[in-house]
Amino acid sequence: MKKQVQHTIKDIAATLGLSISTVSRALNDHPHISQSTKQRVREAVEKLDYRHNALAASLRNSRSNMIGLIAPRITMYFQSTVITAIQHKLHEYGYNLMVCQSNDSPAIEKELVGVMYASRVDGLIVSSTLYTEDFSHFDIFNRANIPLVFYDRVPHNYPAHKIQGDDYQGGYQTTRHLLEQGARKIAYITGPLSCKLYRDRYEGYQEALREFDMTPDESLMFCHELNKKNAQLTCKALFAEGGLPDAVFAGNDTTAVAVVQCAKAKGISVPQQLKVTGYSNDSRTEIIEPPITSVEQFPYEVGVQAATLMLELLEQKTNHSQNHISLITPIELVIRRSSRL
Amino acid sequence: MKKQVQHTIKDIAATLGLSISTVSRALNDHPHISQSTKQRVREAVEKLDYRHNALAASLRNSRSNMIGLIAPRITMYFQSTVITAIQHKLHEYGYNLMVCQSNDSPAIEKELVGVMYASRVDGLIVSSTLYTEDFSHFDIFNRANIPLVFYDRVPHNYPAHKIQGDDYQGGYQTTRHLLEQGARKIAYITGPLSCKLYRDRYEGYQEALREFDMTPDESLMFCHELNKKNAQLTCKALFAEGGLPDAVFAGNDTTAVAVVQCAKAKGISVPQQLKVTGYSNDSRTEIIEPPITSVEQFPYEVGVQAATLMLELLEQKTNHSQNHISLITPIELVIRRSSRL
DNA sequence: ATAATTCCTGCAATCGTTTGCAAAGAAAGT
DNA sequence: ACTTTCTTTGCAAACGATTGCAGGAATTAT
Repeated sequence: MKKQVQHTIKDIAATLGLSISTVSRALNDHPHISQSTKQRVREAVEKLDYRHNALAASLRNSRSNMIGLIAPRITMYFQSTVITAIQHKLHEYGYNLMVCQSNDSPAIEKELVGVMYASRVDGLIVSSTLYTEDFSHFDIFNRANIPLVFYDRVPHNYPAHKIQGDDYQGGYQTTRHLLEQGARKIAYITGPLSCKLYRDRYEGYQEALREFDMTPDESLMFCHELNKKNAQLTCKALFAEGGLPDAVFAGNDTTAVAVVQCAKAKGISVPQQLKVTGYSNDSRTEIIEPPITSVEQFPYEVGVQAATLMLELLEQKTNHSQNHISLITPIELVIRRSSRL
Repeated sequence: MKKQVQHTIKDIAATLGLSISTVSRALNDHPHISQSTKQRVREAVEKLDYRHNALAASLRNSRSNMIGLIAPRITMYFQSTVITAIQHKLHEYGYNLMVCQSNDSPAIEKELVGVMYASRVDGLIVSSTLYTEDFSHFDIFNRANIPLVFYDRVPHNYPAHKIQGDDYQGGYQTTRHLLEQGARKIAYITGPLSCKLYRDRYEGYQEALREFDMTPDESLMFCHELNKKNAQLTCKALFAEGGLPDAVFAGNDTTAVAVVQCAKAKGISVPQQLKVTGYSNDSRTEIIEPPITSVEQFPYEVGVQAATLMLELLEQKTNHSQNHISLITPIELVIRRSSRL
């Protein structure tokens, strides 16, 4: 078992009788190095199978070409699509992306922020947990003047760059649509209101009701993490009581799907007796029977925007903490049979 | 705008009148350092808001605590679940995971391997592209004796540790089930056979046919990347011809869903006239009408296995390239109405 | 009081790059 | 022949941590 040496520029310098500075410059295509030397270096690199050590370079340059990303979970369609877009865009510009999941735990999120900082990422892109209300663990990035961009799950009162879908419009248009279809008893299933996007949506919902001279019915409001299990519990409560609602505004598609299935199981016809809408327009909405009305958020575009903003911030070496950019990306209500008579 | 200094252990040493070595040891809880000194260091860290520089430490230690992962795309349910499992497991043991996507492009994959190596990851976990046949770009990891683990899309003839679902059984059991349900003209839609797992599945399929004294019908075999668009094209071809098949073995759920929808659009009844099976058991299979029979691969368990193996390899500092571990994880055929009369 | 231990702490080298500055040699201008 | 300019290279100091070795102080043994 031969001890495998990791060759360094020092070895290249030695074999060629050059100094390491010359080799370094040759590798970086520095103009002061002659073509012939560059060629010799290239050959030696090939021969010795030399590999650049990014750690050493990053340390010296205080620049890692690495962008960190913290998402609650990558298994969600919206999230993985945004991340893919970000990765593609950043890759174009020579940056690498380091993806981590907070698992919707503020404690893990906090830890990951530390890890990212320790790795000296050049920028950080975040979609926070559902429960993050104190954003002070992000302070280090602001203090060190390292670009920090939030998307989707953005903070409310924290100074940072933000990209979010138009959740107010999402809530408004969806509700308005349900009202126009004749619904008057709308059950509202939302994620935790500690999360700004759910608050925004709720405001849109309220505004639409107001236009119909209505107010939210507290007894029809359900607030919990939007997974299948919770959705089923809510359905149970919802369909057990005497007065059935005539519509359900579900905070995501997983919930909407569960509602539709539960309704079918109970013999409640959708959309005749119950109208249902989801959110995110994931691939399940169009294959279920009936297909579910949902809000398209254009995740790929959100990702491109986030990456573009990050790249701009990386470019301008000035102090970014001055005027924070806050972008609202458009959404589109995709109306399907689950809500249309 | 105050110039923000990044504090180092040097600064801590200076404020406390200690040497940097003492500070370093205190931070690492070295036994030779007195409790009182450790306490003072801890306070200074707090006060100066010192942050560990993982780059510098990694360079010195030649150990980054970072594991690289290259997946074809994280938007696939199976992939994102495996990755999540891996991340959770590694995190338990103090490792971080750096996730990148090859986008099913061998060229990008090759580039990413270089990037991972340059970042001096302590290990690399890979699910290769559909088209990777030459795996020599992974040689550097083997030569440098850095743990390399493949999952799902594993190489055929390349020496490495591998974890894969039991695709042979998946192919066999699914086919056998279709035959037992009376199907005799089975269309077989598979991903590129350059990918080992599709070959394994195909062998299982052949074996099942053999047991029924049948041989594959070349005219019913379709081989292409398994996305929605391709599936629709194949359906067109499949349903246009005179003699309809009585079953479709689809290589993934996206394809199976497309087949079912296409059949419905053509007025072909599933499962009466056409039986359909998918692969991966993603959430769409159980909500479509009729629900689709599919193969559960237990992605979370696959991820745990991959991470566990990686951790073991990291532990033993010996030469791992000797006996390569090759694990086959169990699958389970989940039978639903799409294939059962 | 001297020697042997134990407990802490510091010196200085090291990891693999990058880069400001200096300088050597060649070419060109006067 | 002498200065000036240009091209190409090397020296050495960083970047921020870790660690083997040495040594000073305090404690205990002889």
